[in-house]
Amino acid sequence: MAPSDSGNKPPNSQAQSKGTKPPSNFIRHLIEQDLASGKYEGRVHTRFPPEPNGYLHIGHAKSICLNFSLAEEYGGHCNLRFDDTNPAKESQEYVDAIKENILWLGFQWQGEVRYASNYFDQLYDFAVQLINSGKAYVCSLSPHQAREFRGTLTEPGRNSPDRDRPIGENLDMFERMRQGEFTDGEYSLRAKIDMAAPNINMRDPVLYRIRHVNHHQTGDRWCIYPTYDYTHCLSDAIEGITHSLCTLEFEDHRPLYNWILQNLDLDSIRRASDLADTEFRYVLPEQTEFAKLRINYTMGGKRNLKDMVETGVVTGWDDPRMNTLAGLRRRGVTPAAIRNFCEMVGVARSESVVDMSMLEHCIREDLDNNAPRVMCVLAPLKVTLSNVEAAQEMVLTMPNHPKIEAMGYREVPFSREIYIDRSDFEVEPPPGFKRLMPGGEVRLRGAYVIRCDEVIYNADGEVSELICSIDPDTLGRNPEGRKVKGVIHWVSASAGLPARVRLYDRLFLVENPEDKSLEDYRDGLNPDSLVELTGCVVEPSVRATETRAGFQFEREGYFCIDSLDSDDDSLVFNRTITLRDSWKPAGQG
RNA sequence: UGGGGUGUCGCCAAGUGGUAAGGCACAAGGUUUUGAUCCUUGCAUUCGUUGGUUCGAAUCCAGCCACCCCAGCCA
Repeated sequence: MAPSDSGNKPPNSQAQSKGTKPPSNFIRHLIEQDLASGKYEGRVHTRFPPEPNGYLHIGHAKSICLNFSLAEEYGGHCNLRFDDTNPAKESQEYVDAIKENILWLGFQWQGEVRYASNYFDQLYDFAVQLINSGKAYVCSLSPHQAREFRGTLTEPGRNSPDRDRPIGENLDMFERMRQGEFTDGEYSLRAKIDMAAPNINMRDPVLYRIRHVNHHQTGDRWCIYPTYDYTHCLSDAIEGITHSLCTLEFEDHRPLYNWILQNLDLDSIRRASDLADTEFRYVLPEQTEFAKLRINYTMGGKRNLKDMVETGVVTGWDDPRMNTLAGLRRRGVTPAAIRNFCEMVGVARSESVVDMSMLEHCIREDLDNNAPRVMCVLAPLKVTLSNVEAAQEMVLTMPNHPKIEAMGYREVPFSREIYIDRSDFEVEPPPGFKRLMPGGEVRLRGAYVIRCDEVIYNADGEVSELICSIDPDTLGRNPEGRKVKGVIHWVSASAGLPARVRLYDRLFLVENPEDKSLEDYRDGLNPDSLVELTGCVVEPSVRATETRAGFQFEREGYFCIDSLDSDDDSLVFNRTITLRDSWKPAGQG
């Protein structure tokens, strides 16, 4: 069976349609300023630079939406670049998953996928240039010694004994590093900046380290790998990026980002860049930081997610309870909902925690507009309609959406024996209960008003069946002389399809699972984050539905077919989210 | 105790010297064959705090307070 690509829309479809202009934020102001001043001669070129060491999560979605939307809005481009400088932690599996997630969200990157590893040769040449100008040296300090020499937050560091190694020797040593003459960690290439700098990133940061490991893109061609700080700014520069957006924790790295670019010959950068053969004046990229997306009741961070996967807290990166894009997708969350959410939360520099209800709102908003309605009984209670003939099989026609006629109609079988949900019947109903009760009436959605004439109990004293009668004059119209308030959903017992339904709820009960006051995030887990129901009954039209998109099970919530475990013989649905429910029984919160 | 940041409604967030947008949440009504959706209304005399400049300050200045990030050859 095809995976349930609920609501996947082609790129550039109206994720944030509404015709309203995008909300103002400081990055848009910046770009508009740059456009006005002609700084980049009208170019806007961003990039999304994931490290392929895990799956993308909703926090990445914010960055993806930001970078791609900005480029689109201002007529620019956005590259996809894998920041693959640490092969020990990365893999092709992650590369593939990340590409797929971005396309699913509805974005298309400019040209070919980039890899920082594409630039290893240029990066090496630039390093040689730094050595030649006396701005980098090969250091023999071990990682442990280097830490001691670095000083502390309040004390300056000390110079490496190799800091004044002659240029010729540095050149030779660096080449030998590349040739594989040394072991991991034996030497490193460092920038010669200032060991007394108050910003620790400027205390002669490492540019290259020795790692005898295979790289998922370059194989065994290299045994030295450039660090993030050295690679990122140069990759941006090579790709002609104008606005290099990243999160707040990189703020302290900005001086280094600029130092590296400014201490290299500008023309040599230009020649190595995508702008080499263009008419554009070459201008260095600039880094701008914004606050990460955090959502309460969730845990972010690839490290944490990876831990949940590896320790079996969830079933995998695509567990529907995970905040990964793969998980949200399998849960039935649509790309449009995520894109709207990312726009709704805004972009700023203050560290904030967005309320989960905002995401939920976006999910419901999109699904309400796009999900066809269907009826599914989660906890079946048999109802026999005494005045309907057993042979009298009927087919009712019901709209797929209560407001959007263009979504068409479906056929719903109706018969003498039907199922309703156990929660829609109460022998002793609480005040305000609008559903079925002994002797009471209720509307069967899209069908007749029924009256409960008799309640049948089993040996344990539980309600096992209801005998009801229909009011034959109430199909498509209200009864005369009385008002029936309640409407409940139902499924024909003979035509209904058996199904398993997974009710997902938030994974955490605590607002901030990462809080230090929690010894282990596992202590904050919701034990009921997944409840699987068997023996549910769903109307047969779910099978005919072409789209396989998300459904609304009327009065229950939004559901999608599970992409992995569902097939034509055994239907499995995942609850994406419940409907809002403002009903409170009297006396209860 | 070094450096870099941030503080506007319960939660996001606009605002860039002229008298506090918007969304979420919440509350109250209305419509409704989904207790959904939709609609209407309400929801910061006040912008971390204390002073100062000004006819006028969330916006400018000074001090203070709180919180976040940085001592990986991770990104």
